[in-house]
Amino acid sequence: MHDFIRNLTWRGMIHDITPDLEAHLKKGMMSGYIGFDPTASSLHVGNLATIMLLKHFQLAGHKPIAVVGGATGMIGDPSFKAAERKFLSEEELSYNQSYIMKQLARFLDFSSGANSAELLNNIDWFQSMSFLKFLREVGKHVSVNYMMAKESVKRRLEDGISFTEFSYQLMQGYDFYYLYTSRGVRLQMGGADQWGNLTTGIELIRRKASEEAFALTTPLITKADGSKFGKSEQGNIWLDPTMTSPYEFYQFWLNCTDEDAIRLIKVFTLLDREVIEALIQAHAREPHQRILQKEIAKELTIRVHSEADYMQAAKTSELLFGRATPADLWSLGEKDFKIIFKSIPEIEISQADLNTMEHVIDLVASTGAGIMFNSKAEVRRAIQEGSLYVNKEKVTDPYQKPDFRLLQDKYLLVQRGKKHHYLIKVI
RNA sequence: GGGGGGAUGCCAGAGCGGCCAAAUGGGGCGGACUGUAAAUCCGUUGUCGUCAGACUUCGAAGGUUCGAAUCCUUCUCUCCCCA
Repeated sequence: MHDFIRNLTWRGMIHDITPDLEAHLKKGMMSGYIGFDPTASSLHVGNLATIMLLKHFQLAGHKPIAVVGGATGMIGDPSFKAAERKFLSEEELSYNQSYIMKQLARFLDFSSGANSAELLNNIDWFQSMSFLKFLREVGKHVSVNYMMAKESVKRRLEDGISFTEFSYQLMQGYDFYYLYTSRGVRLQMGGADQWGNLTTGIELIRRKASEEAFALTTPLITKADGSKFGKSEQGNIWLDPTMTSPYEFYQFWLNCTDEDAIRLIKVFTLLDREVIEALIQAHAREPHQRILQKEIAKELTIRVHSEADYMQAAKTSELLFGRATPADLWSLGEKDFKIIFKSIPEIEISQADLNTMEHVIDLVASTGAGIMFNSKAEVRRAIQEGSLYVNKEKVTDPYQKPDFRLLQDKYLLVQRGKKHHYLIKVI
């Protein structure tokens, strides 16, 4: 059983914390929760950082509760948002909820006895609450002045905020209060942007129950160059394998800069301090081995996806980026081939269509549209730049006939530069 | 209510009758160097075209002109100042 606060401090995962939390944690098992609004049908790597808070919390012997915001998701959190957001439809929300709950369930231990994790949905306690009851039970206890003083809504008070979004902090505050009264939860955690919402809950508990509650936030993860973390060219890195393939996911971590990797390994892996420090040293000795990146990529791919997905992603990376030659590509057995290329994008084309293609450029422009190329001109450029490969052989003439030999009698491996690949399947 | 700006490519921002598919910076992409890092450097960045060139872009619609992102009219949206 580790010391929760000390552990997080070392990992650089504490942004802000209410003063007496540490002392309270020492008294014995606490329950703590984090809320996740179902704004998308999958969590992304940014959410993973807060999930890690729950994970460490549980490993330290405390009881973690993940709350899906079925109700709060209907309102929309205005914290640090520049503008009012559009509502998600109820169908979307319930669709999203079910997926997010499934994902959250992967990360925590639900059968560890007293500190088993719990998964709740705040729609369960908000659904039956009437507007009048809410005003009398919740609204009465928090002054508008207090709510407006929050840094998180300051900008919106100037630019405009609807009553609905402004009420968000009361809902989140009530969640905390509800969890306190129904199961003794005294700690709420979250990202740094949530501080304002967390303290509203603490305030509500203090006023209504005259009890002390606590908050802890984790810093927003950014990249060393200041750009947003968790995005690739394609967009967000999601935890859902159908939205971000395990291979892309693996590659995302593998491509972290050294500077980022040193911070990320502490936040995203569960390795002990001694192990991590040793890895950092080893990495400093031979940075080209990218020990840290590999370790992060491995541990996370396994945790978020599976051991098999990790093996596959590593193998695929090896083949696509290693010193693999065209010959290696040809020598792959069908089974290996399928495993290795499982998670790179695949486009189908009929044999008949392929036969009508006069030039490679047409083939690549039509199949790669929206995947790697936006126009024929872009393909032409790629060929001029010498960055287009088919089956690992460089394409030099845009107008050569696309009569390539097919891999496994049905595939063509198209490559743009070093990092971008897709497969054309002839059917 | 009165007065004055502005709307340009992914973003920022020049251009203010022809030399403008539109400077410059950022971003993106590719390459070199490496380690599938970082930094740096080089190339590229509307579409179509086997590269000659053609076509569509500068808030929207009209107009002036041999010729408009650039001038005029109307409209839409924005920002600032005074009240």
